Amino acid sequence: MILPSAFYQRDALEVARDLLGKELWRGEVGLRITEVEAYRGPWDTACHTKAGRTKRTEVMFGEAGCAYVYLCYGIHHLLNLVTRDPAAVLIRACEPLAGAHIIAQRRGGKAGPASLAGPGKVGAALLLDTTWSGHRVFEQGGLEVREGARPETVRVGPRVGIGYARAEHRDAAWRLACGGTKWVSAPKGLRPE
DNA sequence: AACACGATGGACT
DNA sequence: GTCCATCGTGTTA
Repeated sequence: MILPSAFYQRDALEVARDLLGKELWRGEVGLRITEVEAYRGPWDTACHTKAGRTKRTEVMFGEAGCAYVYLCYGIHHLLNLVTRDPAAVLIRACEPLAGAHIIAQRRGGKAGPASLAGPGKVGAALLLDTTWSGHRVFEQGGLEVREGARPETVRVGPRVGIGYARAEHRDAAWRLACGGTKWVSAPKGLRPE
């Protein structure tokens, strides 16, 4: 069951929480979302929409439920899902549901939690690049986000790699992860709610 | 036109 | 722990 576009028409923090446990599918590859970060809008000094509308961030000012994929450090393609405001949720880690052999191939033969814990690794496992930016994940075909079981517990902590943001945004616990799984990046920064 | 740097990850000491 | 690949983007001139 694909999540409807209305799912994304909310505050990015709410969407982020509800994305935990949901499923990402592209062809034979299925991933369960285990870790996310909310980038909540232009007022959030860590959110890419803070600089206004640009060619790169254009899709975030458009339709909620679209993918926002951008190149980070010239190497990694990071997957976000556009919400309202305009804002987005970064997918930081997943655990495999299907297509393990394809994932391992795309990840240089690696397996285990370290192979999918980190946003660049998720992008690699799904073979994403910037041409996927703007793709509607609420429609059938290509990359889809489907219903999935909510986690029993949730862990929270500050977002990773945004030391440049204002302190109130930098320190806010807007990184969320499923409890009870090893498929999470930088678990040291997380605590129970 | 030039420049600094980033929502990272992998190799290495 | 350190180093650094690699390039699009935003800023400054």
